[in-house]
Amino acid sequence: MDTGEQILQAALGQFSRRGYHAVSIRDICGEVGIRESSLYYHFKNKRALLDALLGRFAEKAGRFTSLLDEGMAQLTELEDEVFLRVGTGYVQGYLLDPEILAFFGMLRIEREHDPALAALYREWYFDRPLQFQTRMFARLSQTGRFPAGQEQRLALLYLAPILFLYEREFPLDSAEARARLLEAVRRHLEDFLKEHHP
Amino acid sequence: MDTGEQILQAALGQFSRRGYHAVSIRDICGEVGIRESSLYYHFKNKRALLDALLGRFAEKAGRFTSLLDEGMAQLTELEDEVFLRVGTGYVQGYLLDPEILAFFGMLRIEREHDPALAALYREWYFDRPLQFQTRMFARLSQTGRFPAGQEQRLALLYLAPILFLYEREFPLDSAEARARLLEAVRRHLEDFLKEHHP
Amino acid sequence: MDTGEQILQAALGQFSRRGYHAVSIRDICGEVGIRESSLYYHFKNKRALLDALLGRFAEKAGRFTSLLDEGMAQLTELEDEVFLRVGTGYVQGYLLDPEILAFFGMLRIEREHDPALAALYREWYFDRPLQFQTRMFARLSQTGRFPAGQEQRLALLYLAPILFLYEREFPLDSAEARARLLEAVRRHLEDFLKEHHP
Amino acid sequence: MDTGEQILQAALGQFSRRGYHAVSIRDICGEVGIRESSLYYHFKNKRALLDALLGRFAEKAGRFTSLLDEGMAQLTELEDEVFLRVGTGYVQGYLLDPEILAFFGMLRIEREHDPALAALYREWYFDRPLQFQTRMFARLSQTGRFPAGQEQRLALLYLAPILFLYEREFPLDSAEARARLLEAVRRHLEDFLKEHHP
DNA sequence: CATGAATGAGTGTTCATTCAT
DNA sequence: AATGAATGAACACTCATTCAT
Repeated sequence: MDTGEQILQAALGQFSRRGYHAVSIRDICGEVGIRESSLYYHFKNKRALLDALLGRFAEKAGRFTSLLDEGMAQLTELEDEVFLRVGTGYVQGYLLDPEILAFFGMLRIEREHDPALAALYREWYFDRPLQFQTRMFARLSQTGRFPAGQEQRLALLYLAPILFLYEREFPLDSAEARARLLEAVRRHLEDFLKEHHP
Repeated sequence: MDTGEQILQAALGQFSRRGYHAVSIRDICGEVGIRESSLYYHFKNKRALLDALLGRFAEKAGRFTSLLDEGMAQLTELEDEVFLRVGTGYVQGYLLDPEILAFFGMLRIEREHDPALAALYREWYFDRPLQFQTRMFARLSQTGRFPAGQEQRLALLYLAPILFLYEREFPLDSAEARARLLEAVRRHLEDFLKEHHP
Repeated sequence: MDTGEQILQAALGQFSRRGYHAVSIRDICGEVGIRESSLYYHFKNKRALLDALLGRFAEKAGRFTSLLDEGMAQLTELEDEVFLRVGTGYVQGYLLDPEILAFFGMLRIEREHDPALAALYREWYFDRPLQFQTRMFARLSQTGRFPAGQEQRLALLYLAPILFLYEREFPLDSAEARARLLEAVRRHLEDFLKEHHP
Repeated sequence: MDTGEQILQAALGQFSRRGYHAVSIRDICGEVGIRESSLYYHFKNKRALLDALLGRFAEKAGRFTSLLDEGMAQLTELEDEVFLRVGTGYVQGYLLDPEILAFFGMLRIEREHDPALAALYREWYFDRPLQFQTRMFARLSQTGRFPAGQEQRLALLYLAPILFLYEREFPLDSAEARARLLEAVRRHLEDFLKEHHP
């Protein structure tokens, strides 16, 4: 891994744990094992580090959601088993993905300082997932598994508890917290299915 | 208003917007209109400012919740009208209260740096409201308005969307954002009632 | 004891232990139990505290030495017993007197900053004792106990080891150190007598 | 001379004149001609300056004393001429060496604040020289030049007056003071020899 | 590619002092 | 006599950044 990449990894790790402002160039360089002045060969300034990371985030999150979209397109019938797998997959493969977790951790802090980051956070944390779930339930209403005309409402009732349970366990740095979260999410999904049996 | 109080107000405002670490003593004193050295006449150090604010928060939040408890004790029958008023009251009188809003803003940022603050945030933002709503639905199941044995689930489905809508509108500094939030919350509450008509 | 006196006592204690510069007005007032601003009713500024203490010191040291002079005037014959008692009395009653110890402790530090204090230190720590001992040995040479014409030399050989042993035990805050010092001084005095038996 | 060395020299000079605590980073940087922040490139913090100086002191003092030991080992007979040269050499080459003078000046002030420095001062100012002189007189008693069995006493009578005269002339910044000191020391040494002619 | 060396701006904090009350 | 409130200057130290090598 070349130095630039090492720097980015270190920066992401530290930004996500302690926030952009609380992390110093010294901290990052200390982890990488280079001098502070050397960092400026790879990045124009501290802000450029953040920007590079934000670019990666958008790309990674985009990849994940288009993957979801493709998956949804192939669905024709939904068994409950699949429904559960999709829901926990969202948590395990996205919300708990170390890099995504780090990105949101960073954004959650930094959105206070920067409207652009606030917009980014809202888009990828609230709006896009909500839109996806809405489309999802629209699709599922065609199979008869969920009632039609209530897609937005269903998406909210589906998603909000997941994020509630997710945020409540912050910071998710212990395996116990993660297990607790997954268990609570699974229960929520099962209850959700029970409430909406056709 | 005496200087100590002015300092606390300024500190709360800035901490909530940018976080404890990102705010300097200079920033606070600049807003109050005193020199930095003068602040140290009123508070031992920067941390003492935070502690004083945390004390206030716990007190204020405690007052609000015990008020809610008293209110609940007096309920005998629940008309939908009252249910709506209680829900929007929680948002308007608590979540949107400028001081509470500021406190949670501050905690939301600082919990990343301080486990004690993380615990405080979880307690007052997630756990206590959830417990209260659980008790509420237990009480309402006695009146027959809501099914028995599902209090926890009901509380989650009731509360999570409210916080989802609330956080999505951050920072709530414009009247439009607040109106948008209240409208969305009201819609959620009405839907909630419809779904659970006895 | 009135407040002014309390302040002086506290100041002397702290100056002697930690030096004038290292002691803050806060420290002194904290010990006395008054506010910093109150101190300025009693003393013009911090330096005035030092000056007041220096005045006392000169007075006290002067009293002690004129006492010694009177004592010497009454001596007609010197038994070794008396010689020993005078020597240990100089250490116990003067060098180890808590106030004198404090004064010299303070002067030893502060003389670096202030030529006047350097002069004061030299006068009372080196020159006056040396002069006194010189007069003493001049007197004793009349009794035949010590040889004539060597008063200065005798005074130096008598005094220097005492101060050597004294300073070597700094800081003299434990009873053990004081006992160790007195024992070493007594041995020096006995040897001194033996070397100069007539 | 590189910047780090310049900083150390300036620090030693100022510490010795005014004591570690009374000297600010600003003072040192002002003398060197760099900004305060630059100092931190060379030294971790203010204490690190002191530690570096203490290390040098121990090394230099150690070098000097082992030199003395070697010199003593080669002595077979002692002529008075040599005795005088050794004594004045101790004053001129050690006590008056600018760096040693500065080190002791610093230690003399700071030992009040720091037990570790107090121990260092006692060791190199009192104990080691006393031990060396004791060994010296033990060696000389074999040549018959000094009586046996009184080495400790002789060392004290030899050394204490030197230190007495030395300290009395503080601060030794004028050539006159140094000359006065050397003259007084020479007189002491000559008297010492006279008193102990075999 | 990397570093040694430097810097200006800023950090929280302590200090002796003033002055109206 | 004493204090509440304030202040300018100083303190040790950190920061992101620059630039010649």
